[in-house]
Amino acid sequence: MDEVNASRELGVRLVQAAERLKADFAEAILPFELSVPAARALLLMDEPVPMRVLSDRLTCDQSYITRIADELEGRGFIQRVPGADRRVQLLKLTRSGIRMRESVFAAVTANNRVQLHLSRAEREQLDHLVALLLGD
Amino acid sequence: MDEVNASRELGVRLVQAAERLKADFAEAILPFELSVPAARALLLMDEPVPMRVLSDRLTCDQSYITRIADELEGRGFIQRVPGADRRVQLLKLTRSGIRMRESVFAAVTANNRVQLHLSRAEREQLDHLVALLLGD
DNA sequence: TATTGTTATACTCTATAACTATA
DNA sequence: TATAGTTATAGAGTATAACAATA
Repeated sequence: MDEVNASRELGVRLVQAAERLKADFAEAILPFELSVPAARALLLMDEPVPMRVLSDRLTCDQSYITRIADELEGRGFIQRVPGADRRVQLLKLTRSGIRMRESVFAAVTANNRVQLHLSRAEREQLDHLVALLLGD
Repeated sequence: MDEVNASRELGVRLVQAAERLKADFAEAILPFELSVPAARALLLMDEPVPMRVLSDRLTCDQSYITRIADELEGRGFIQRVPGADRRVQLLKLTRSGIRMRESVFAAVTANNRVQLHLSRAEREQLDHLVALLLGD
């Protein structure tokens, strides 16, 4: 019963650590005046990507991608280009989108607690534990 | 540079694991028709507690505690009782609040991934790694 | 009939600002 | 003057439902 409580508290601290990571991310992208989801989306766009695929990668609803795409298009970082299947829109980085993506990437990696606070061995341990937690 | 990427992806998975924990919590309390923050607050109320103290424990603004207290009071789970300092309101569990708190506690511990998926040794490892991540 | 993307709308969690009543 | 709590409001992230176009 004490073990039960310790486990619950560990869960609370794990969530706290994750919130810290998210706060670090938000702070890192502050200079770019992008919303967090838009910055996340940028990082997931290498090749031109169907909006539907992006909603899978972000694990969010398709309708939310419309919103993110509007933001990124409004800032000139992507274009919507029609796909072969004419229902599909591909999101494609513009020149300035490519530069912004690189800036975001540099900012968030420079600021990464996981790398700054953990040794390689510790990261491997953590990776394993996280996999156990996520495993069916 | 590959290590940089691996660290970032590990961070993403860590956040995913935390969201899973949060989703488990939300699912566990579903039968009780409590909001997540109200359920969290319940778990933090043992003795009658000043609203201000509760806002520290939940790390949220005081104004949000008013909202949570309204919900819990509306459901009959707490009473506001005046403190010695007459600016202060203590939140105090009612009989039915005590029972609800026990139900919530039982539901969320029965459902705890950290305990279900990790051995004691693994939990200790995780605790250590989380402390490193949170450390200044 | 099923799927892609869009629109409108709404919900949850949470903060900020302005206020009151005490201290 | 500073603090506890309240109120009203707003903003971020996200989902749902209904819809048009296409498959």
